[in-house]
Amino acid sequence: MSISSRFAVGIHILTLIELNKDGVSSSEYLADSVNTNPAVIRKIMGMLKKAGLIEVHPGVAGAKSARNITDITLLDVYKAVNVVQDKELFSIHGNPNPECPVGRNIQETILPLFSAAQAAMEKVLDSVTIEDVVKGIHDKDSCTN
Amino acid sequence: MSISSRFAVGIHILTLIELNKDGVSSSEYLADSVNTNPAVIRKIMGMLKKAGLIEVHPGVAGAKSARNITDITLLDVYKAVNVVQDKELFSIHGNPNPECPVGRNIQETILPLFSAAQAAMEKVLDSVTIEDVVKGIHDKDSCTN
DNA sequence: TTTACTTGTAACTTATTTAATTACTTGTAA
DNA sequence: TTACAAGTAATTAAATAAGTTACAAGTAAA
Repeated sequence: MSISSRFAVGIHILTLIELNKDGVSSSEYLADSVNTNPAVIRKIMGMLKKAGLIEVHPGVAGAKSARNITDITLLDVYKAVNVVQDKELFSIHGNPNPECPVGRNIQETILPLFSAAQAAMEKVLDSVTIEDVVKGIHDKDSCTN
Repeated sequence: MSISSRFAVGIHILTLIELNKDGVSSSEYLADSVNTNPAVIRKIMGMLKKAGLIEVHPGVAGAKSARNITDITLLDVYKAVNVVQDKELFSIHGNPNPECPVGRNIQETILPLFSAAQAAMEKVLDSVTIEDVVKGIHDKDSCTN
């Protein structure tokens, strides 16, 4: 199991929009960097737009960031692209046997534990901004390899 | 996306083995509580056995815990049932364009961030034992509903 | 008001994964 | 040797992911 790469692609898109802020970031341009189909990019752009992270307009080429990138965290992107539902990172088997003490109580016993684990993960995502990623790209790309 | 319920079922199995420690926990018995097929249980039992969490023997009915349940954490179960690979909770799109600074560096920039988020989640799982779950079941089942 | 270009979207395909099911073998103990 | 359980492989069905194609709808400039 793995969380959809929509999340990583969403981060890629926002990062590239920032680095290309003086140019036009069309779905084709972004798709060329991500190396996928423009329609895939447009679908994800739609999600980012709906979440208020970018501005895009039908008919007019290019996306712009809708917020300062210091205010966009990875958690914002993660939620925008809808890769994991609330409290559903872990799935719990349905219909356990209610005649057994374990079957009867396992779901509500486990759920808060799973939710806590998911929350810890999301908290880390919330501590990183797109600006951090932009800086990371910059650092790596300017090093003396 | 959701992490396979094999994990929740693994926890269910270990918990029930404990509560039924004086009885015989055969795959059929466990399957009846989980409400699934005995073959599914046997497959997961095989993983738990391989990880040294339970003792099962071909031909002889019933599984027993191989360790004290205070020493089995949810992380042990999670790793045993192989639901998430190391550093692969989040998938990253392959083959980004190396001619673009973002495409060229996005993977190694994002990977440590994703790994840190995954690690935080796993740390929470490591802080909960099967004994905690057993107690949780007990508390819920003995309350005055 | 055309023309050229882009976003928005729907339909379809392919591949992968999950979980359940069936059926069989191997092994154990009474 | 009989009965029963674990181990395991093959198959199915459902869900999801990602890519692809095609086209409608919107915008701006010629």
